[in-house]
Amino acid sequence: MDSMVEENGSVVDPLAQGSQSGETAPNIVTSVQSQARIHNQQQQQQQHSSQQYLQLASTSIVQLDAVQVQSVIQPNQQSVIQTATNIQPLSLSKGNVILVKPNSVIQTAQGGLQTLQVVETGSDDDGSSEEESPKRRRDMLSRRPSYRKILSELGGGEITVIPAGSIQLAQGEGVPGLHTLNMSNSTTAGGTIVQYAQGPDAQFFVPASTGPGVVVEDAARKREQRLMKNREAARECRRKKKEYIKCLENRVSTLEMRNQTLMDELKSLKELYQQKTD
DNA sequence: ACCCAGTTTCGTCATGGACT
DNA sequence: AGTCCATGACGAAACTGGGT
Repeated sequence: MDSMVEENGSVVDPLAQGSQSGETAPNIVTSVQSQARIHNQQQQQQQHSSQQYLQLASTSIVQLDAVQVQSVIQPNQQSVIQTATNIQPLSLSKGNVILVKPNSVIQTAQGGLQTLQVVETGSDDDGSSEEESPKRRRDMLSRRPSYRKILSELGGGEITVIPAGSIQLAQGEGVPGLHTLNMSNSTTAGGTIVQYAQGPDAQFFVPASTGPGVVVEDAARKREQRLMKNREAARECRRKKKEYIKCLENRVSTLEMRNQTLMDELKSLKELYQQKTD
């Protein structure tokens, strides 16, 4: 149906030596054209040694260089592929192609998982279509406000421009981490007090009475970018984690079925043996 | 309908490893 | 040493299901 992979023209049923998965119907990948550029992205150095993620359009059975891969097709088109042996590096013959979609995983059974990066050639899945369920959209709208919004509500969402004037910096009192600026030319009776957080990057725009308005706009922008990147990274990390867990769960169910099959086989063989000895 | 405890999701921070 | 990235940890907000 969806993706099929064939290496060197040979089509192998990966489940031939394993148990047939009952809940999911693996596909035999029959043709690989290589548009996907796959390369080793990184070695995870945690308990699972390294990890490889290959994103496929759907899942199937894949054989690469005599390595049999078991895969499970997920209803949501996210795929999980597990190899029976550890392959490093994973490579495709020239001219082969794996059609890919995001959110799939290839995992080797030996714990040698590696991340594969795929260059998308298709038109779909530009990310905007990713899980655009009503729930998802609602979540995005109703979730805890971002730091930007919080900042905005605190009155600091926009660049704070302080009229030129004398500014007094009182440090070490009041809320830890905050500085108090007392402005002598304030129009209010008690004088204006501005506080800003003293973070590594957190600063705001304070036009100097002399010279250009220095500030940290740059640092703030960098911080914005850093947070944005980290936000994206966290999302991706969680997605991978979910995928990995799903992969493990699939593996568990596969092994359970395999175990059951072997138990049944053993039982029937025992019975056969018993009949012959009687 | 309301409350509440447990769960899920998300953004941010801290940190370690890889890379330059 | 500095930068970047991935990820665990944490807290906050939203969601969920059960009890009243």
